[in-house]
This record gives sequence, structure tokens and C-alpha cells, in this order.
Amino acid sequence: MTGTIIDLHQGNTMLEHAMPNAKSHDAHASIAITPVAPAALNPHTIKVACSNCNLRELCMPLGLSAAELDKIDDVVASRRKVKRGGTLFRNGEKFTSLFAIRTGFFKTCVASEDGRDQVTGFQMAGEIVGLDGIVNDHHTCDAVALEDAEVCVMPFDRIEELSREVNSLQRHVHKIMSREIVRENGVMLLLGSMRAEERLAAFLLNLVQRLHARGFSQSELVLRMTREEIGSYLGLKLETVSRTFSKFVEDGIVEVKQRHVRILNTEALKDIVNPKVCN
Amino acid sequence: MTGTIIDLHQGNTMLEHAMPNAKSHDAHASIAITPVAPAALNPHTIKVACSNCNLRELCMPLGLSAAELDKIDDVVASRRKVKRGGTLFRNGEKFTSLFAIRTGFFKTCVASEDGRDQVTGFQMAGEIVGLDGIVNDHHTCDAVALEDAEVCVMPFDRIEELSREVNSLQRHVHKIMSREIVRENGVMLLLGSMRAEERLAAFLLNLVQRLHARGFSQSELVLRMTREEIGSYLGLKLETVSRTFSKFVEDGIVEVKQRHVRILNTEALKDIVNPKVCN
DNA sequence: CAAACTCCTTGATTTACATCAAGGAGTTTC
DNA sequence: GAAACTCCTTGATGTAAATCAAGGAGTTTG
Repeated sequence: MTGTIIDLHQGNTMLEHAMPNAKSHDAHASIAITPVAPAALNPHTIKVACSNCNLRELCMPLGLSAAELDKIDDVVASRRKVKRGGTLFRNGEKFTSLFAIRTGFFKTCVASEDGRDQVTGFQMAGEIVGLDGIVNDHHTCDAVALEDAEVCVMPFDRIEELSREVNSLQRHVHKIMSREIVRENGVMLLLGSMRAEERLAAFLLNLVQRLHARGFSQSELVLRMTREEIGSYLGLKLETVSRTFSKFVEDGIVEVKQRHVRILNTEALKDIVNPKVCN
Repeated sequence: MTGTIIDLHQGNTMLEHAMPNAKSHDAHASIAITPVAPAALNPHTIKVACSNCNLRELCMPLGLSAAELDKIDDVVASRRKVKRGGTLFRNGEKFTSLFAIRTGFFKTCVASEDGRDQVTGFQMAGEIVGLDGIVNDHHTCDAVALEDAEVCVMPFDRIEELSREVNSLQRHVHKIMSREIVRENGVMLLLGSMRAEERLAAFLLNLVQRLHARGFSQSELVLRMTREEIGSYLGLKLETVSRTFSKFVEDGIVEVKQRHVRILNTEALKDIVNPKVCN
């Protein structure tokens, strides 16, 4: 662990709760990264450039020389806006680019042939989507915006070209993919061995941790997804998600007002995820 | 889809059943790749070289020039044998290398803090393990040999170095990681939305498909893992796995004699995984 | 401002799987 | 070749979550 801001990238695993120390903010704001560096967020910014992007520390490698930074700017070919409910890409579509989320919130989901579908992840600002498309040159899942969003389009052949020249970019790409593999390992553990309460507790801790790393509150969050989508992600039915929320409220662990959640007792949530063995 | 032998790599997804056309073989043989090219398997082969490895088409990129092949040979630093029950690496250990399985059979598993653990995958000859270690320079899961095994040790810094020079290697590494992400997506779908019978059917189809791609029978296989390990992977208890096997036997879909499984009705298994909507 | 949405909650009932329990079939050990 | 294993099967019972069902709270639409 390097102990720098790069730690923002740690802990995307479902079961990891380490909180980087950043300032608290009101969670009722949009998920946009405004609190971190409001100025750079202006949508009318003309130059598409990573070098002056406030999210750089989230989606690009750190410690680049000026020359390397210049090259890296070429990774982003353009930006693209996706309206709430719109798709960034769909299962079956040709893969050409990875996408770095600038603002907004996405879900990715896979479907089986008979129509069941499964949310495989929720992605927020600074995270990368599209990695699934690399193997077969076609996407194998859908990426749907859960709120109006904007992404940086990074053509993959350009990424490959540049990462041959800039070692830290190469390393970075490898780490991003490995991180996704490790995250999915954590979800498998959750789906394979946890009970409903444990799943929801782990989910809330994970979300709030990632939001906190982006400058939001440690204790308040606004869910961008429905109970059904949470349920799909956690392998539960929406009624079970709802009931489990109610249970947490009864127990005084959280306050829930529709999609607004305030965590009153983080420790209790952690204990639910990792039940202490009596000793 | 290129339609060449590279298709061996397709279909590691839980739900994909496309069978490349290869010859049938007796599945009671060990999982070692003998049927494909027995000569090269001699354990006394001195030179550690990909260029004359019979598994090359499985774990290395195709269509390399002679010069590139020469370079690629440097990827493998050494070989390592792992006895049945032994670990190739453990959670927490320093990450230095990826491993290509030459012979044998592995499981990977993650553990939660309170001791529950979850099998995240089963790997056989030609597959790569260790990708989880890249993000944090430490492994986050255990890789355990389920039978005596031998692996090629590929130091990751060497892979990175070479993949800057050999484009097809770079591409290959990216595809391997993406494939693992897609595979895990499939497992999430399985764990999140399938019933016991569907899970076991999908598991059997996936295993037999991968074995078939390696020259084994389409219908017979020897399980290298216990019912408990299958259960852990599928999010079921060992009793449920056992009962589900018995159900399949009753229905005449498979024959089971301990770890020997003969699939009598592949279509029935496929129908179980993807129930046909009446129409 | 009612109508028609979508999304969420809560209750009653069912069910698939887990748990508990016992015994059997192979393997390894000495 | 009995003893002590590990691994697997099968039965009886329990339970967490699914399903079925109804209504309520917000939001959007005309």
C-alpha cells in the first residue's frame, strides 16, 4: 500500500471496509465529483484532456512525467453523454473502447438466454467499464446509466498502443483488470455463502466506502438503483431487500427514507458481514 | 470468431456450450493433455520452451513469427511441480508470477475473515492462474492442486516487458484477463439466479466442454474435486450436490459412479440450464 | 388534480435448500 | 485385515427466502 491518493482504488472488494481519510460531505448531492474540484467539472470545457481532469487520480496512473501526461491525453478520443435509462453499450455490440465514467452512475448486467438477468456491478465516477468486451471483440453485458452520465471514450487500440510506450499506463491497465477480477471474487463469496442481511450490509458498506473515497459522507448515501436492481446484484428478490432494510431500521442500524440511507451504526453493519465468533 | 484452434479458448463462460470440433477420447485418463500430443509431455524434457510445448495453442498467442516465438520462450522462467493438496500460492503471499498449468487440476478459493470460504474456480491444463495478484502485488486467493500438477512460472515483470515488444502477446494478456472477467460474470449469473439443478447442469456442461476442447470425451469425465468443493463453487451444500446428482441419475440424464460421470443426455442438461419457454 | 405510472412496503403462505443425523463405500494405515 | 480415515448418500426436519397478494407513497402525464 503506497499510502497516497492512489488508495482511492483500494477496497472495491465487497468485503473490504478500509476507509481512506478524506473529508465528509453531504451525501444528498448528486454523485458527480463536484466536492473534490468543482471548477474542472464545467461541461463546456473544450479540451478533452486527462492532464487537467479532476478525476485523473481515479482513473489514470499517478506519478507521470509531463511528457507522459501529454501522451496520455491521447487516450481519450472523445466524451459521450448518456441519459438516465440509456445504454453505453449492449451485449453483442462490437467492442472498440473502454469508458471512464466522469459523472453519473451505471449498472452492468448480463442476461441468460431465457431472459433472466443479473446485475454484475454498479459503477461510479472514476471507474472503468467495458473490460468484458476485450476477449471476443464484442460486449457480453449491458451498461445502463442509472442517472444522466458522461464518460470518456478511450479506444482500446489506442490504449494498447500507448501502454507499449508508457510503462505506468501498461501497469495501470493490468491493475484495473485485476481489480475487477478480485472484485468479482468478492461478489462470488457474497453470493455463494452469505445470508440476506450479510449481503445487504456488505453492499451498503461497499457503496459508502467508494462514495467516501470520492469526497462524500461516510454515513449518508443516495441509492441510485431500485430495490429490484439491488436484489438482482445480491441474488435476492426485491421484497427481501425491502424487508432487510426494514429490519436494519428496526434495529437502529440505518435510517431509510426511500433511496436516502443514513448509516447510524457502521460497526453493527461490519459485525453483520463478519459475525464475531464468541470467544 | 476466427474459427481456428484459438477457439479452444472460447466458452469458458458457465453458460456457453458451443463445442469446438475435436476428437473424442476416453475420459478416464488423467486430465493431462496426453491425447493431443503425447510426445512433448515427457517430464524429462530439458528445455523450458513455449515454442515446442504442446499446450502453446492453449496458453500462448497464435500466429507468431519465428523471431517472436524466440522471445516468447523467455516468458517461462521455470517449471514448478505441486503435489496434490499443495498450494501454488496463498492469500496474502507476494505476487510475482502468473502460472500456466501444464498438467493437473487446481481450484482457487477466497476466504472471508470469519473463515467461510468460496471456491472461485477450477482450472485445468492450458489455463492461467494468478491474475488476482496483479492489483495489490499480493495474492487474494489460494490456488490448491486437486491432483499432482506442473505449472510454467511466468514472472509478471517479464510478461509486461515482452508484451511491450510483441503486440500479439500484449493482446493475449488482455484477452486472458478479460476472459476471466467474463467467466466470473457468468458465475455471478449462476449464483444469483439459478436453482440447484440448473447450477449443477451448467457446471457439468462447462467442465465437459473444456475437457472436450482438450481432446477428451464429450460425454465422460472424472471429477477432480469433492462434492463439497463443487458445492462451494455453486453456492450449495454438499448434500444438495449429492441429491441433485441422484436426481439426474433417476431421470436418466447421467450415470454417476463416485467421481466418474457419464453424460447420457446433453440436451436434457442444456434444457435444465435454459428452460424452454412453452410456446 | 385526477389518472396512470413506477417503486416500495408489509403480510400470508409456500418451497427450495440447509441442517441434523445415520450409515455405507472406498482408501489408507499399521 | 481390522481400524481409522475421507467422501458420499439418503432420510427427516427446519428455515430463510421466494412467491403471492394487496395497498401505499411518490412522480409523471394529460
